[in-house]
Amino acid sequence: MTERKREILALSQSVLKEKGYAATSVRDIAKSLDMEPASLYSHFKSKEDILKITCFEMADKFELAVKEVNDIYFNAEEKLRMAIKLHVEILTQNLDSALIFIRDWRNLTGTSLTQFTAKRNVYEEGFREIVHTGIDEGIFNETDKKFAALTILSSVNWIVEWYKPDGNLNAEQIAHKLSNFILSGLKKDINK
Amino acid sequence: MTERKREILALSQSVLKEKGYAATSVRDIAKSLDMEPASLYSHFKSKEDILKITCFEMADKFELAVKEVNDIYFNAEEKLRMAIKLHVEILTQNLDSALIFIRDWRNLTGTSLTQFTAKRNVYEEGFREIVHTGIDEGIFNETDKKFAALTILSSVNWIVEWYKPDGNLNAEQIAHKLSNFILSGLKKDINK
DNA sequence: CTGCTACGAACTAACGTTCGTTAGGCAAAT
DNA sequence: ATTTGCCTAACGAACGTTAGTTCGTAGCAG
Repeated sequence: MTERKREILALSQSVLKEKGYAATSVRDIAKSLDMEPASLYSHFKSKEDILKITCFEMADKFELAVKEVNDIYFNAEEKLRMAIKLHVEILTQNLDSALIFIRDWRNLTGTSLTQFTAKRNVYEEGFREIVHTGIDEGIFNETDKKFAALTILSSVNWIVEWYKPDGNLNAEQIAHKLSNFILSGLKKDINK
Repeated sequence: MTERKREILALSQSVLKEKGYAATSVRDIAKSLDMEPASLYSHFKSKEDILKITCFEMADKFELAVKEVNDIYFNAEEKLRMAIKLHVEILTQNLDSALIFIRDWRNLTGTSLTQFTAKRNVYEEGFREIVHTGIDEGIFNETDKKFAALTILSSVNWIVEWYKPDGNLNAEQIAHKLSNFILSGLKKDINK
């Protein structure tokens, strides 16, 4: 990908995240780039092409991250903490893409959609595996793995809805709080 | 609202939830109702009118539920469990509306959008209040109230993404699991 | 250093389609 | 007699996209 294409992609993403993919027109994107709509087609095959690249680049990042974590030999708590940390880092460092990735992937069509959900399954499975490891090790409560992984991922992904780069929590602090919450819950343990 | 309007609203919602509000045309809705597009305008002022009614009806339900819970004199754990239970019930009993409510409210414009986010704040504040109560009572960990409320709500709302009415978990079971998870976390307490 | 070629990146103009919506009418129900 | 619920027809605007062109510049042969 040329430098210019990357630049246009990034700017397009910052426009797309505002109103969502479906509600944003090619003309909207072009206007905020001070370009003619047609000029975008020198760089991208179609509007969906932009969505596709965005979603797959993010999916690749997440897939890689959770794979890395599972390849390292740690105990489950460390694995989970690291997976959450990496996940939060990817989200916060690519906030525009992340928003599009989370909200708009449903607008993909045909094989793109199929391949995307497949990729998504892979990294969700990665989280399930971490939970599984924890149960095997006897340090996580016996629980519905699928349910737990979904709940963890939802808390993590929801960050994009409220995270502000200039807020008072950085990515690492968010990851730490979130890990504590997920591992120990809200209730004070009166036995400790 | 007339019976017919209610009926058309429900059917519209089941269409809208599939591809999302912005990607669904009035003609799409009409087609699946075996109607002419223009006929919809005998019942609704505009396409956005359908979205508006959907979002506000759901917001009202949630607002009412969390208000009820906070008015009842219970301890914080009971309050939270009840709030989650009511929330899950509303989500699962109105799955189409819930999906639109959660995914598509951003497509509201003008004062509708302003009023909606205000309502949303009210019930999010209701959750923060429950967390606050728990901290005051000394039964919840000292924590970032806003952060905790957001995390709780994200887990609860994410249910709409995977819940299937004919799945093997009913609303009450989901609420129970979710409450346990949120209250006690994933980690086994070796002191108990 | 000059002149030619190739190409990237933008443009103008326009295509056919779909969009949300309105106007006006007609038949059945109240 | 009025209202309800739907129709046909059509409006103007916006949509994604294509075709064809221009302009600047980088690479290279003479």
